[in-house]
Amino acid sequence: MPKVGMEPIRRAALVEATIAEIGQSGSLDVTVGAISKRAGMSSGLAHHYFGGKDQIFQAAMRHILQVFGREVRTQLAGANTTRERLEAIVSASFAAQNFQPDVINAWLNFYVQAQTNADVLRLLKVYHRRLRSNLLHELRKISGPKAPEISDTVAALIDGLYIRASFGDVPDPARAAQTVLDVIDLKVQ
Amino acid sequence: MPKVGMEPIRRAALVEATIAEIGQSGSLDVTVGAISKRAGMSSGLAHHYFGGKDQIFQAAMRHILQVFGREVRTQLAGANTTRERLEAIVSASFAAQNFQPDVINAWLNFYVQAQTNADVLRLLKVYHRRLRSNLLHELRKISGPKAPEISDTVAALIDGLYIRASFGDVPDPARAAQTVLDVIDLKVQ
Amino acid sequence: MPKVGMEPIRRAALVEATIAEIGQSGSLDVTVGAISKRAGMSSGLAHHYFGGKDQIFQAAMRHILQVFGREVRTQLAGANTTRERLEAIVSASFAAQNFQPDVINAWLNFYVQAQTNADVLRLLKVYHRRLRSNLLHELRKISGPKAPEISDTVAALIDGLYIRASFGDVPDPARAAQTVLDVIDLKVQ
Amino acid sequence: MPKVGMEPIRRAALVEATIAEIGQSGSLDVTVGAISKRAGMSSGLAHHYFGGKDQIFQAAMRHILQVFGREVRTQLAGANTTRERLEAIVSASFAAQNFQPDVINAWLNFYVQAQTNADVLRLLKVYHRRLRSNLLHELRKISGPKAPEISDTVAALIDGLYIRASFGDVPDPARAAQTVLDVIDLKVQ
DNA sequence: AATGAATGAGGATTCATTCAT
DNA sequence: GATGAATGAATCCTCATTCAT
Repeated sequence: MPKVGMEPIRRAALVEATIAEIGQSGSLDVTVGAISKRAGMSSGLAHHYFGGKDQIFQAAMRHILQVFGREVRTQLAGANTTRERLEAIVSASFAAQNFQPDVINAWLNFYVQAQTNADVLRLLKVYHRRLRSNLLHELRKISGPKAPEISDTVAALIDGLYIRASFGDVPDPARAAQTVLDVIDLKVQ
Repeated sequence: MPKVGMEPIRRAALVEATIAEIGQSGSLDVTVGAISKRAGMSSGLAHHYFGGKDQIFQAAMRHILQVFGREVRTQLAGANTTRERLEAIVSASFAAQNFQPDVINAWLNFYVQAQTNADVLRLLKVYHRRLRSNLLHELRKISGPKAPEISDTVAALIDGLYIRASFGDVPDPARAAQTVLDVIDLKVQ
Repeated sequence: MPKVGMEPIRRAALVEATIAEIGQSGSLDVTVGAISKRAGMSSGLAHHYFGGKDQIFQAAMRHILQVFGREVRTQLAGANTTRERLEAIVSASFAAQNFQPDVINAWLNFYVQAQTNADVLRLLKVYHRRLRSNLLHELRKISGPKAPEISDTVAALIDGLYIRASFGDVPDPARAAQTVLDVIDLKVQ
Repeated sequence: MPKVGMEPIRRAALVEATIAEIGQSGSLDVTVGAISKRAGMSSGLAHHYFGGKDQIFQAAMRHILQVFGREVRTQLAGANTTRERLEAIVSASFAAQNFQPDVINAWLNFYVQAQTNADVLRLLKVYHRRLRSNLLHELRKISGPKAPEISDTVAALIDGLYIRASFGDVPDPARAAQTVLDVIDLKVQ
């Protein structure tokens, strides 16, 4: 029963299904058929809405980044001091929504795809820049010239903990956030 | 031109070609045909020697870990103090041999494959354990009970810098090593 | 030209093509490509509908058994006496539909495949049981305790004549049926 | 260590290995590599001695027929009366050497191959003719003009029992032979 | 005589994508 | 809007056969 106004619903279902499928299979070797099936529609419709597999993947990546960005903004909204803001930025990375096996796995796979796909790379760079900019903004206030170097270290550490999480080596989000904050504390001394 | 005793030569050529091919293409979507061609032989021969694609990949992974392990041992051999040994362990991770775009890229892809393939996961776990054990052994001498926590932080940071390197964000091996050592220095204070 | 409701048509076409191809080539070394081509579709579609080569083969086998079963039922329907029913069972085996070079050849090949494939073996056992049960039911009425032994002999003879037919040694279906009936007549005396 | 005079030994080993491999695998999908390995030599040597796969198969077929022919001659040598000679011919078909799963299976597969391969067909026709001739020679003495028809029935029955044996439905050679002789007895009455 | 290195054709299978309905 | 029928390219893998040594 075709309906009007289904587009946003279908797209959202496909994006969600893509992340779930990648996360569950642990690889990018995910078929459009499997994604469509999980999203409750035919593969033809998936193409109709997205044009192709790559675009479905990119939409999924974009979605993950949006969720992440929203999480950061939400957490930042309730933060008043610099310290609280740093905590907000860091803990957003390990927030429940982002720190689920599916999402971590999808994330890792997007890192790989960024090596090949310019669009995915661009999205990733946006995330990198935004994280760096957020961190820099706060760190400048308390550690001045050392801020850039600290930001890079922190950003790398977050990625590293994320990767480790994909193997279940970092089961606790709070623990991961604390690990990062500990390094920040030492660095800004 | 069939010859005797070609097996080790062919295997080495295939392993090298696999790493190069994965590194260059930036993905695991590499065909046995492409690998074989680069290694200067037919695809049939590649199967003859390895049995299948997965085993070729695993051999490549194993090779990378062997090179890495050798590098660590070499660097440790010339290190006398605890500090020197820590430097050796860290800088081995970023040694020229390991810190090339091809190798970094292959490495990242193996992380992904470990999500799916039990054998690759096992190999990766071996690497993780060895790195952790090496770090712990030295850190225990200078920071006692904090050693495990520091090891985990350092290991994650190394992985994170590695990932970043796959995007060219960490162009200088020495700089990467220094970033890690700085954190160690602060932690062991 | 994609259409709706093509599945049964395609499946039937593939089954028919499979039997024809096996029969004509005289071996199970028949490619999915050849079958599909003969059935007027791509090899991909054949897989789409059947899942794989084995299942195509089994469907063909099942079809042959169905045709045979239908033939038996049809002939039995018009038979009133025990003698007529025995004639019906026997002549069904050599009915025009079953006694064509293609079908005979396919049949012989399925016997071979049953050695390897459990599903095919199961289908064959069903045929064996049914034939035996049909024969026993009639023979019990006229030869009592000797019925099982006669059934086994008759079943083997039918198979033997079938095999011989695959070499053109038994050109006449009526002649083959008569050969079997002669043995029955002697046995039940 | 190459030696002289190895040819007959090698050929025999290959023939034996071929029958065993076909019998065990239950199909003609047997590789030259597997046969050679079982025969304790390289695949190259198998080609050296036989020229190709088809010829290896034919040699195996020929061997089976030779063993069968020898068996018939042996049994006939000790038979004095017509009845004894008929028993000899029939029981030779089910003699231990011929009535083993391996051999039965190989035999069935050769029937299939005869559909395709003219040489194999020729060999099979030779066997058919010889069996028929042997039976006719004896039956003429006791049933005159009915002899040809009886021969055909008996030959088909032997083949049928053989086929059934490939499924383990005729476990006892003596029982199989008796089944055939019973039919002969009834026919010559 | 013997090996096994090497090739390359061939085949099953998968899958993104297109398109008639 | 929605389906799923249909294609065909791509890929892994097998294997008979050849040939240098």
